[in-house]
Amino acid sequence: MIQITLPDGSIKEMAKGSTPMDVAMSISEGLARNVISASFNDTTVETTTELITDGSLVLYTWNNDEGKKAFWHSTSHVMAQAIEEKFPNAKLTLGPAIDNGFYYDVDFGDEKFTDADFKGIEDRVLEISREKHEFKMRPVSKAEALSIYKDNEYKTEMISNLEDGTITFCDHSNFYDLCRGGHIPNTGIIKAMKILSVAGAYWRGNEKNKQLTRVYGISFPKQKELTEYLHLLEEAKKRDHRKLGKELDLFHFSQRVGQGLPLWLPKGAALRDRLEQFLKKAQKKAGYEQVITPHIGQKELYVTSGHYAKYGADSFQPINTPAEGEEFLLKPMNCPHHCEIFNARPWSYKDLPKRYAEFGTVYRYEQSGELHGLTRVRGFTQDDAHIFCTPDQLDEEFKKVIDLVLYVFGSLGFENFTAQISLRDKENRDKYIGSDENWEKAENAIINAAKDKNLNTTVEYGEAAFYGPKLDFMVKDALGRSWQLGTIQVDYNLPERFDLTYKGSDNELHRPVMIHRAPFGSMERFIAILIEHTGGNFPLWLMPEQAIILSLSEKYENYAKKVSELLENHEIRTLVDNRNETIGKKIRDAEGQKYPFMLIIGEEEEKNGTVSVRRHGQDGKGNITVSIDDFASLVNEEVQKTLKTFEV
RNA sequence: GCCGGUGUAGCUCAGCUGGCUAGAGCAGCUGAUUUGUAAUCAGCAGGUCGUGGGUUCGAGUCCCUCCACUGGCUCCA
Repeated sequence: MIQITLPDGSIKEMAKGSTPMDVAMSISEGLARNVISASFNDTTVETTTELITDGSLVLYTWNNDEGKKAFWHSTSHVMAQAIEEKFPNAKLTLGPAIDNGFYYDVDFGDEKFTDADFKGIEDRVLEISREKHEFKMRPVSKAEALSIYKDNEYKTEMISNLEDGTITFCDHSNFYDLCRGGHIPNTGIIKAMKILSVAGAYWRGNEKNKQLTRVYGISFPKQKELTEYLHLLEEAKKRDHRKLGKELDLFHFSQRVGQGLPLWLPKGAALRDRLEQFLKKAQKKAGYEQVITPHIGQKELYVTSGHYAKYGADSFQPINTPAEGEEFLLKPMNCPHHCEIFNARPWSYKDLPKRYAEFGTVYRYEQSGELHGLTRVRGFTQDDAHIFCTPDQLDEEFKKVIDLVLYVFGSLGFENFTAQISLRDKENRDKYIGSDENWEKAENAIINAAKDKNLNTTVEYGEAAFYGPKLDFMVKDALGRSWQLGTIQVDYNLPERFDLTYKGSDNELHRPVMIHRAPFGSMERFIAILIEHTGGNFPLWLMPEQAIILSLSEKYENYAKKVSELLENHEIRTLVDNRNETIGKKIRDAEGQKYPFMLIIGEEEEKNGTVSVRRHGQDGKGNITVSIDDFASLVNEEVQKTLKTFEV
């Protein structure tokens, strides 16, 4: 007998010579149903005939990531088979599992694959699945692999990059595919499958290569799980900031104004203004000074900074000026302007660090296909600041900025974020400016600070800015797409390009280091993600309107106004609904607008000087009737509880 | 920019394979009602069917151009 560790951590005794399937079948039914793949002696067992001779069997279940990946990757093989049957001339390329499902990139040649083809492929995938074909790995020599795929330039390219002797195919049914493995035992457990979308995707992710058709799909061991997943997607769409932005009257896009140029409506502007005041207050405490710079700058400014050479004339938006010989551009970033502010007078090391902050509106000509609600726009406002400090001060300053970002995120309820350390591309170093020595210093400053602050970090190569590495605070939207919000960047380059200096204690001129930082990132994107996270139920302190006063009939109009005035005196933001409507209707409308408190007033309240308090999202059962002063303290206490002040 | 999809009233949508003056609910306006915790009733008004072209006796519906939005790819200072 041998002992085997099961996915739930328990130990199972099995006879020598059992197969992974034997184990799966012999354990509790609930667990067995979840077993979708097995790994034995560190390699995935592709068949059920592999014999167990010691206890190192690992069963993958639907509940672990590797299990899901195997499941989805296997489904992509079956889908490829179905596609190949229907489109014999299509060339298969790659079909990996992703976080939620899988895709397969296919070159359909002259043929088109569209929504209309989904159903047929889905049905065929399930048909094949029901036939319970085993997934079997088979080693193939390089020469043989090349000859099998002689008409498929994509597979040929992949095979050419592989060592002879390491190449394997995966077979199931009469289908085979170049594959390194990671499969479920057989197709039979794929019980539900749906093609989600098709998209164009460049071969090897390079714009210059041919564009393939990427078919996205998802699959599950049970039909019910697919239904639930699709339901979850529907629910997520309800939190889409574009939908809520419309419903809550926060912002608007007008074709006449232009693509990617948001218009902030009164309520959205009020929300945004509160966020700005919130950050300004913290920044004042942290020693920042507000500056203001113009929206345009001479072309020369961006030539000096290096941005012009890097991004090219097309990504700048020119300004037509009447005078000859002048060339102005809309500013796509604030750093050059801030450098010139630093340059306005000479500095001593005793003056540093200087921290210049500005809510600076910038314009970037993003590709039309890139625009996306408020998260990717052509005109947006950065909560920008640039810190000019001595090299000695860098580490300390960087950590202080992290504290500020954490304060901002904490105050707004962003807990699930990752701090992405964005470094240079390992291979392609031409994309960057500056010396290796300075890059290394900058990268170390970021890595150490992130470590020191115990951040949940990931490292991404190739994600650095062209002038320096970054620490990016990534947050997911309702559909799980990752967006960069806060960012902190170390820069040795711009100080050199703008010839920034300060006088050191040695009476010599020295070069300051620059930190670019924006805790929100941009007001537009931050608010977009905030809307999706809160579903429009913003923290009480941030709400454009905190309470709506609902009068029972027009008879109580004067009392409603009085309540509103008294609450405004307590700095509580209110509005009055005095329409000739029933109270039920008013409550329903107020719920839709997500006001945190509804204050219902009628004859009784007017007589006693009270309000009947109904909270958003709750039925009327727990309502309390309190004096106006008591309600004011209730609100202010909650505001204080949720909004901590920034401590330096 | 590229590959798919979508575009009908302020909003959400219906309008089948081309065939009467393009419909509904909500919102709006007018009147009645003066309301006690998630939609009071009645009436009225509102649309060059994204744009420009084409096919046809006839186009919201079919074809093409452009525009915008959207799912991805690429890009993201």
